[in-house]
Amino acid sequence: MSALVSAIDRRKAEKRRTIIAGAIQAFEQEGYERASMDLVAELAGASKRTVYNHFESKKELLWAVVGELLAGQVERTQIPYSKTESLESQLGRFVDAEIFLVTDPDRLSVIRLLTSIFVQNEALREDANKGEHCKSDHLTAWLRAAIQDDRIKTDDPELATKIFCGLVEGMITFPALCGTLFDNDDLKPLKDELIAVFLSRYRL
Amino acid sequence: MSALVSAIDRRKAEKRRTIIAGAIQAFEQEGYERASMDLVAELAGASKRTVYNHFESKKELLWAVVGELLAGQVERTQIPYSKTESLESQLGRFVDAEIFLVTDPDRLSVIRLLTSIFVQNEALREDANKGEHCKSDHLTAWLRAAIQDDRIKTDDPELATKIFCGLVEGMITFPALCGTLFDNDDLKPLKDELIAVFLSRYRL
DNA sequence: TCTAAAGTAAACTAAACGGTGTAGTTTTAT
DNA sequence: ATAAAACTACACCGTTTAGTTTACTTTAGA
Repeated sequence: MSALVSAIDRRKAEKRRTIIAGAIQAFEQEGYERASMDLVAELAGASKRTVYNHFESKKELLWAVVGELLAGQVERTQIPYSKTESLESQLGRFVDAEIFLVTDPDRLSVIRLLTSIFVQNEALREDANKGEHCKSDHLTAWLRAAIQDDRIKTDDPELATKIFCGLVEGMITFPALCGTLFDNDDLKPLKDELIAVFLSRYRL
Repeated sequence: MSALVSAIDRRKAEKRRTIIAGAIQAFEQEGYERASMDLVAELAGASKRTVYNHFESKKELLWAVVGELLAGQVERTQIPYSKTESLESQLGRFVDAEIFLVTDPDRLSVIRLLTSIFVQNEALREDANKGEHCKSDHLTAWLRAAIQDDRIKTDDPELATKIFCGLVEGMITFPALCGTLFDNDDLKPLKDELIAVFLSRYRL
């Protein structure tokens, strides 16, 4: 039998996932530096050797954890421009993508992890800043489409993108990192107001 | 001779300060977890034994460092409302207070250190959230004065405060923490635009 | 000058950690 | 059945680390 995806591959991929899940749990419990690979293995329900067969080093495992979160987020911010739907509701989806991140305890702790690592470790920060900026790129693309459609006015869509992302991160992400968990009801008025602020300047 | 503060006490207090200074430097360079007590001692110009004579453990040294940094940071931004000066220029001073923090390398690394510890340590976060919210309180007071003076309109000054602080933190503080050092020229257009955005909604 | 407190230098301990090697077991494909 | 791939259990290595011990020097006060 030669399936496109063999059972052995599925088994391997599954182990990989459980290792990443264990790593997330370990990192969020102890922080990246303090979490030992023995703990990761234990929480993953795998032997330490298997962890190292999947990931060459602790650092590489960290990147896998980070990638897992970022990959999902890039998909979630791929919001197409619609000529008929209101601007409020379309922009609301960008905000919802961020709200999705900070209203789930697991995802929030991954963000905490990322933040504390990036803020503290210059080398990692430089590595990461070479990567993609997809998230804000999607919003810039959406803005350009809305400008083309004569519903948004600005001669600097990238600056407007920074404004919007700044509003979202400053009002939602950062407070979530520095405080306790929010739920959707806490965030709804903030969401509506920040969109209103943005549109009061950029709506045509 | 029996002075209130003997030379021996002054000597001891001075050593304590140099140890804390060395610890700040070490923690900034390496992060709390990776910084070794040997490095702290070296940067402090003290023997390791002396470090341990002043502080029982690495953790206790960290609390001393955090206390020192917070105490130094207590000087606050209290911007009085002016009836004659333009709203742009008054709000600009709130932004400048933040810009000052992130354009000075020493201050920025202090913020980095505090943020990374704060974001990762739940107990500390809870302690700190019981504290003062002075910074945003000053802005709210300013807004109320401007509302009274019929130059700003909003029925929720605290929400407007969150918007403004969110803009500042999301566009200036957070990017500074996650990227490299900014200078005033980088930040000028961001500053102007974020004030314009704010006023386009709240100016009467 | 004498004494006690404070600091120095360096060797040391005990434990933890990242990562490897190995020998044996389970799972999958032919 | 059999062989290859993946996994496990566990001992092991070299290094690093927080914290200690000891023996010695400097400093300040009477």
